[in-house]
Amino acid sequence: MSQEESLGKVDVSSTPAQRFEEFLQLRGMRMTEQRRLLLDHVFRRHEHFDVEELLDQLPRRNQPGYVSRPTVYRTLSEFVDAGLLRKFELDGRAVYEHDYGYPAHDHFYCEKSGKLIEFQNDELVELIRQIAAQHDFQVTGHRLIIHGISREGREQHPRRKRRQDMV
Amino acid sequence: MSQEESLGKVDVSSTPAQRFEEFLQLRGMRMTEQRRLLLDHVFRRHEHFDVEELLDQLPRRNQPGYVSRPTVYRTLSEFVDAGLLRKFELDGRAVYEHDYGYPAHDHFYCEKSGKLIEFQNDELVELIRQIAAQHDFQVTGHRLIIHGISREGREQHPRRKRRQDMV
DNA sequence: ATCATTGCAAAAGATTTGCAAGGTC
DNA sequence: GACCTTGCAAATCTTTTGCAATGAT
Repeated sequence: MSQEESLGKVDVSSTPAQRFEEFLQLRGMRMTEQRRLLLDHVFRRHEHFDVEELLDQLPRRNQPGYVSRPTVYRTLSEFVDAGLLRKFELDGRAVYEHDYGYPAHDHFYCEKSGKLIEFQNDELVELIRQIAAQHDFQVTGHRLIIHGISREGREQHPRRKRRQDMV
Repeated sequence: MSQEESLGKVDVSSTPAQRFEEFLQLRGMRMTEQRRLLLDHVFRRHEHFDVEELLDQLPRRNQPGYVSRPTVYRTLSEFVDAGLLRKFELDGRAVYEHDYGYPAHDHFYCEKSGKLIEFQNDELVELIRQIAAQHDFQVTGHRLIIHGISREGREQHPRRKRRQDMV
């Protein structure tokens, strides 16, 4: 894990919207209603989501506030490039989570409930740094998902559709 | 990481073929030429592969030893269920690696060369166990990929096509 | 006015499925 | 012979792209 990743992401001086404005400015891109709408929606609550979930929560075609699927994909991609969101994969689809202004963390993935549960552990971060150093590997980031069953999951929950398990 | 995962996977008494036979037997499934062929091919060398790479290495249609794409997918899935292979995701596609008879490990992913590099670290395994215990989480496995640039990668390599980076 | 952005339709990439023909026990 | 498997074609799912119309600066 790099310095960039472990530090300087929590104490930010600007909002996601402000940071995205700068990002657009710098690249000669424009602030549009769709980008504003997605920005608002995505940073309204702190939770993981995939594109399907996001689209389900947004207005349908021909409704005010509608954003097309391609634009959602394009905009999420921009948010990732702008450092606002992180993207990773779970069960064959992309999952997004807040990055900007949010502390680095890892996840448990409950195979019963299908939920992602965050945790932070400094020892882990340090150990990963050490292991990489031992192997002369320059780290830009890492992704750890611990699979299993959460306490909550032990109380039986259905889980969302998925392809074959990957661990 | 469970006991099952960290122990008892290395010192095995039977070959992948034997284990797969048992698996088939138990489920009333049959040993076919295609399954035998894939078994041989996949366990011939220890390396990571995706379906495309595997298909590239196998005989083409109308050649002896040809296995169709659907059968390759179906059979790899069986190998995973039989505990012979592990499956995970990288850049939007499934990657397979040996599981049966092979020690648990984690990976560096070099973003320059596109290569997966294995490493083993007992401290890491133990720490993950501890963290899970602290959170009352029953672990069945984990997946850690450390992204960055390997020493080798620093000497400039092209890398395979991919979707947007996920870390 | 210029040039970025959007939505639509279609394409692309990965994986899965229905089904008739063929193979295994 | 019973029924599991295969290959083909087609479907599915997720994501991306070409392009004409629209919108932002």
